[in-house]
Parts: sequence; C-alpha cells; structure tokens
Amino acid sequence: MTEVNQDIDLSLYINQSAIQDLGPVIEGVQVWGPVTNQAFRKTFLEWYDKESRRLPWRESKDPYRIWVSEIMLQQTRVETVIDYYARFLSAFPTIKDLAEAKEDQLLKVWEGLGYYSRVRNMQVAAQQIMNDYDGIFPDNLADIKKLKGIGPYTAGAIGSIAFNIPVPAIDGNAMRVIARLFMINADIQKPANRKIFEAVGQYLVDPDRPGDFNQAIMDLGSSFETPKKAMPELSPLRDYTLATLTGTTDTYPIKSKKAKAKPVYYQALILQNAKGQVLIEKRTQHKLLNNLWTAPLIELGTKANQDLPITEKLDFLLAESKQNYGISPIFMRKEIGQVKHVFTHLIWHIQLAYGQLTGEDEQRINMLIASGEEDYAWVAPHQFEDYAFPTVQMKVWQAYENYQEMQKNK
DNA sequence: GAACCGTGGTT
DNA sequence: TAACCAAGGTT
Repeated sequence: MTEVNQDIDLSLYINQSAIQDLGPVIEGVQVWGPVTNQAFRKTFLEWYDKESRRLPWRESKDPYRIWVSEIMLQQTRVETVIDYYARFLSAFPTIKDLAEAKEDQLLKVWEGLGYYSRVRNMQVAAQQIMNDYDGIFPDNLADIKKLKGIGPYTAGAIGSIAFNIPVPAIDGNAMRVIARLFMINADIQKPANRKIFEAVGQYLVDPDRPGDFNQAIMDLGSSFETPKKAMPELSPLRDYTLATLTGTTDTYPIKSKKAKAKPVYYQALILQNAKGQVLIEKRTQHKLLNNLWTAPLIELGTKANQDLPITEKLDFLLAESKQNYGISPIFMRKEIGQVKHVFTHLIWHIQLAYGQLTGEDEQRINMLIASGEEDYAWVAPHQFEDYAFPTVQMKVWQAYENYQEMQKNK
C-alpha cells in the first residue's frame, strides 16, 4: 500500500532535525521511532508545564466537570464556553441534579450556545449514569463511550484527563497537528480517515500523562499551529514537525470543502393581544431548535416569493394564520422588519408581519393555552426569563423593538 | 457516509 | 462579504 505521507522521506531528516530514528508505518503513515518518540513527549510536556493556559475546567479532575467542559467545547470557542461553564455548574452542581432537571431549565441555561441536542443528550447520559452506574461516572473507556452524546473524541478526552487512560483525543486540533507533524495526505473531512489519526495519535500519546499530552495538543493547536496564520517556527515542536521543516504548513491538513448553506424564506407573525403581549410558540416536533420558543413562523419555501405584491402576501398570511392558528388578526397591515440568520446548513430569511388580535382570537388562543395541549404563550417585551429563545428569535425581538422605536419617534 | 445540527469570530 | 473555522455526535 502507498504510504499516506509518501511525499516525505523521513530517513533524510535523521540528524538533520530532532528526528533520531525511523519507526513503523502506521495506517500508511511512516512515523519516527521510539527514541524520537520519548524525546518528543518530553519536549512537548515540558512546554505544556510552562506555557499551558489556565482554564476553569483545568482546576479539577472531577469527571463530571471535565465532561461538561468537553461537551460545551464541541465546535465552540473557549472564550464563549467560559461563562456558560460557570453558570451550568452553578445550576446543576452534580450528575444527579442534571439527571433530574426539567428540559426547559436545561435549554434556558444553554440558550445561545447552539447545538442544543448536546444538552439534551447530556441529560440522557446523566440518567444513564444514575441508572446503570449507581450515579458514579464510569471509569473505563468502553462504558464512557456508551453514554449518549459521547463519541470517540470526547471519550478519549474524558478518559485521558479524568482517569489517566493512555488514549489519544482526536479532534480538529489533533488532526491538524498530527497532519503537519508527518505531512499526512489524508482528507480530514472524510470520517473514514479519522482512524489514521487515531492510530498515529495512539502511538504518540504519552502513556504516563495522556491527559496533559492531549491538552498540550489543544494549546498548540490554538497558539502556534492554528488553521490560518500559523507560526510554526515558534512551536516547541518545530524540529519535529515535517511541514515546518519543509515549509508546507499551509498545505496541511488536507480538507475538502463543505456544502453551502441554502436559503429558506419565512414570515414571522408578531401578534399582539390587548395587553400588548406577543404570542410565542414552542418548536415541538422539530429537529432544528427543537423545544425552543419563537414567534409563529410560516415557511414560504426555498425560493423568495418576494415578488408577490404586498397585499397578496398579506392575504396569504391571513389565510395561513386562520388555517394554522385558527385566528384572523384584525389587521396585519405591513411588514415591519426583516431578519437574516445563518445556520451551518441553512440561511433563514424572515419577514416580520405585525397583527393586532381581536378579542375573539385572543380568547381562542387563551383556551388553547389553558388546555395545556398547545405550546403557546404570551410574553411581554423584555420579560423573557421563563422561555429559552434561540438567537434567531432574539434577532426577531430586536427587529420588533426597532419598529416600535420608529413608531414612537414619528 | 453524507446530511444534519448553532453560533460568533476571523479573514 | 462570503467563506472559513472552533475541544463533534447522531442519524
């Protein structure tokens, strides 16, 4: 089989770098030998001991705390996580608290952090721990991997950090660092290629200090070995990193492009009752933003039927609100603003329409709410603490507020 | 295995 | 500004 890093002949660098011996070929990757590996770990961990970042979740080895931090950090920046981390632990200090919490409360604490299934899965896992492991976080990799929301990376991270299990934690940082170490020509976007990095990572990881080793990779990946504008010549591993030795840092890792986000068009209904409260709806039965609250949304499709004249569009809205909500606002006179929100794979374009409800409409809605079967609620502006809103809805509130300000100034 | 699932910062 | 990116996992 052709080597994945055939572009480079490692043997040429022996004694021309920190590489001293040749090792095995692992998943097609020619790596350095045991002598170099020992020196590499020593250099790396000495750097980590001196230069590691001080982060809240590094103050404790409590597996629960490590777990919470690892879930929050998935696809999320360190600076963003810090505040959420403190608030989450304050709201749910133990696994038991998490297992017994109400979902609405969970989502409220997670509000704005995104990828909301993370916190739902975490609660399921907390319940698994209560039921299957007597409330004690499992201390072996096989059981850790059984927990909902914990995949190969997170299992490795928790296992190595909290329990000193000698395994790698292969995330984006690790794949980038390892790809540059050995000039690995494998597309890190393809799931099948992750086994290459796991195998090489397993070879590299320090068996005595796996947690520190894995966190050292995180720190390196966020300092000198960043995706863009890397400063490889300042890295403690510069003499071990083949991409640095050959000036090819920007070539690695190889990564194919993702699909572009597609537009979807919506109308948001800002429906006011006599008290000036606005109707909101819980997104049950959805996958995106499930169980979070938004203004009633009417999907118009993937094409802007923006070409419709306003009057026709508003007639359409009246028909839709009658059909979807059983109501006919006495006036839905115009579009009062617009919101654009970008998700990973979707772009929402939302037009806001304002309507005042008749007493009859309001009564009908109130009966729905009182019956407990429909997920509607009235909220006063700036009195939102009881409901979890996604960021897109916060933008809708902002647009509505802007409209009200404009009216006031007229 | 590809598509899905959020948000905010950087380039 | 559009594209890319960040300590991924589930379906």
